[in-house]
Amino acid sequence: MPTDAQATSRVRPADELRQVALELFSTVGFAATSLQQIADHAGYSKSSVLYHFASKEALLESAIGPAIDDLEALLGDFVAGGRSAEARTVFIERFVDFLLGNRLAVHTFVNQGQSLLSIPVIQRANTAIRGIADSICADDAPVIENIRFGVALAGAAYMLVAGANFVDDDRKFDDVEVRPALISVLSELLLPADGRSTR
Amino acid sequence: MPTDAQATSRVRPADELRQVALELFSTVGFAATSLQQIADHAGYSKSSVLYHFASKEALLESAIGPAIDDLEALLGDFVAGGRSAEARTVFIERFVDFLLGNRLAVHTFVNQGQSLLSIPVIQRANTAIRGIADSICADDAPVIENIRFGVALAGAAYMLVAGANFVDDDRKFDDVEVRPALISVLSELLLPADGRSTR
DNA sequence: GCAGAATCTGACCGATCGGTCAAGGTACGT
DNA sequence: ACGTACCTTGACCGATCGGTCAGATTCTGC
Repeated sequence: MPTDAQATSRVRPADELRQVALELFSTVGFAATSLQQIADHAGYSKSSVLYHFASKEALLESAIGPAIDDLEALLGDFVAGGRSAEARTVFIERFVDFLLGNRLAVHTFVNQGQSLLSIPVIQRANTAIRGIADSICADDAPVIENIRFGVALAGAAYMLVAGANFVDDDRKFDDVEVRPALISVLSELLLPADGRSTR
Repeated sequence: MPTDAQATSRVRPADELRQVALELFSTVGFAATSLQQIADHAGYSKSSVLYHFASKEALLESAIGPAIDDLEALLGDFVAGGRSAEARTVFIERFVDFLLGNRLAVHTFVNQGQSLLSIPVIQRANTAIRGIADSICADDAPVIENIRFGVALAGAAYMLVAGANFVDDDRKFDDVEVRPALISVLSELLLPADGRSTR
């Protein structure tokens, strides 16, 4: 086989479909994305999509499930590690890396977590987010602490996918720049006042 | 007319439909909301909806257009008033009041501004948001300033509608509590470092 | 070369989509 | 009583939705 000898295993169709579906789900929305669109974008037929995934919901599950696994692991480590300022600092850094590495999935279930409550994988995501909120905020935290967390999470998630609206087109965001900036902003929002980073 | 004498003008059907549509558009999503759902929720037939509004897009336009008018007015005043810390403080307060008064509309076009680019009223909204971002951030502002603005706007908008996910169900947000908290958080994010409010 | 698994696809299904249209109500001025 | 302006509705349209299925094609181990 000389023609395709450059790779022992070509790109797996299921992975390709997952990626295309995730891009559409996160930008266009799950309900607004049709299996036909996914198939067209990926260069398959709608039937092929349904061969690799039992249903549209199963495709969503497959696309964002791994990200939620990571999120749950992150939550578990943080809960186990205590709530000190140092632990929060470590957590924020890992959290930003999680956001950067799973931006499409995060944007999908943060932005559409309300409208897709009937889908099990979305319920898992919402539960994990609630767990993180409860861990960051003390049980008796005032309203402003909850708002702080919500603004931080939703704001960060939004910026990573849709933020292009807010800045000039020619000043695209680069992860190398975004990572420390996000860490700084989230630290301001989530760290105790005396633990703020320089600005 | 003794039976309905308590009001000279009953609730206008168009207003009722606007409100129902806005609630569905903001939570379920524009594309995922059918005219049939809107009609059912409001107690009308689908034909009646299309009698009052020429199309689904026209209904969206009618539902969120006024909020965008307010936003544009807010932007105009801020641009005219300069960029001093005092002017920003006033702007943030008005902006939070705008968010609280138009939470459903804001959530709709902030969350779905990407997927509804073909709809004129959404383009207006995106343009207004961009204008505010450009006004808040200096032309040569570093990336972090843009991120700060994006996190603030998207985070605040999200908290007002979907934030219920992040807090215990029994600790519902009350505008009286939320308003100063939001003003405080946004001030931290958008004001120069020396202008921060106490925490 | 061949059997069999894996993959891909078009035809098709019932349901629902946004939207059109003509017919019928209902209230009010005359 | 009549016209008329406003409102509501069911029937209907073509298109598309998610999903099923049987058959064609390709790949793989023997």
